[in-house]
Amino acid sequence: MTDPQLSDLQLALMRVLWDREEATAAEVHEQVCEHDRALAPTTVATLLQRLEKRGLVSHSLRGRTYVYRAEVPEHEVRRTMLAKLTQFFFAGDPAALVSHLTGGGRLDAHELEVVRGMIAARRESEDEGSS
Amino acid sequence: MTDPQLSDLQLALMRVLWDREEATAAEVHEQVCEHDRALAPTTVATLLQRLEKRGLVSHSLRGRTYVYRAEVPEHEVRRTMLAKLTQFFFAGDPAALVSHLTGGGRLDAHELEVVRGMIAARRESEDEGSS
DNA sequence: TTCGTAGTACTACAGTCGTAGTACTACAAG
DNA sequence: CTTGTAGTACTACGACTGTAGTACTACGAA
Repeated sequence: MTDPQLSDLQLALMRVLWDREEATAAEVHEQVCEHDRALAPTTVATLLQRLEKRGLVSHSLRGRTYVYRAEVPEHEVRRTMLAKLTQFFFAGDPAALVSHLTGGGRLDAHELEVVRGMIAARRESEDEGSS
Repeated sequence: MTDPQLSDLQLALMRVLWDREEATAAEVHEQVCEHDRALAPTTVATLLQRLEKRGLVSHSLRGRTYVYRAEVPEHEVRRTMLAKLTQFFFAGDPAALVSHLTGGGRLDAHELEVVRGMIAARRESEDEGSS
């Protein structure tokens, strides 16, 4: 319910706030321009205001400067978006997603090992917890 | 380049076409209304026209009825969207995505086994291919 | 040939997005 | 007190989205 569709640009702004915990409009502007595309400072300010209207960010005052912070944690948006994608493309089955990842060369041998390790670790902790 | 942001609704329409290979506007309308939200038939027709203008679907005539088909394969959109999400939330590292999946209980023990099996299979075929 | 009907094209409209200019405000320096 | 300056608020505008009504067209039935 918190995020009915965030655009790329909106996500880029959120990214800055997620990475820095707090940022002024000017700082966000700088980051976004550096990392993504060139935008006027007022553009970024407008976008931040709109995000605030939607409750995704909030601001407090430092002097007369707005300091923004994310109101929605990254992991929540990540989870929601991933769930939606999984639902839509993999019939809600995360394992199918992993299969997609492991197939088609998206994971090289090394990465596969990493994943294998993670699963093994997970299984061990599972055993501990359940026995 | 093919898909600069597909909305939920647009994806829902594409879903129908991907699943059925071909469908009239009326059929798409029926499917979408059944599966998602209620919309006027003309609404769906408009959306299909707009998708066609963007080159995502095309139509041919059967009598005077439009028969639509997807011009962009599902796997391509899936790959693109997944890549973007991976890039944004997992610094472009698919293994991190898998880690996200394996953590947090999104995969139960059984699913983990399935994934493990997939990885094992992948590793075998890798060995065959490389040795 | 005329009319109902199914089906498409055209038009519309409010809401949001990307984009940014301009106006206003308030602190700091002179 | 005046003025520069930094920074926010207001306003605008074209494009796209969701939503759908209305107009037009052509086949089938009478």
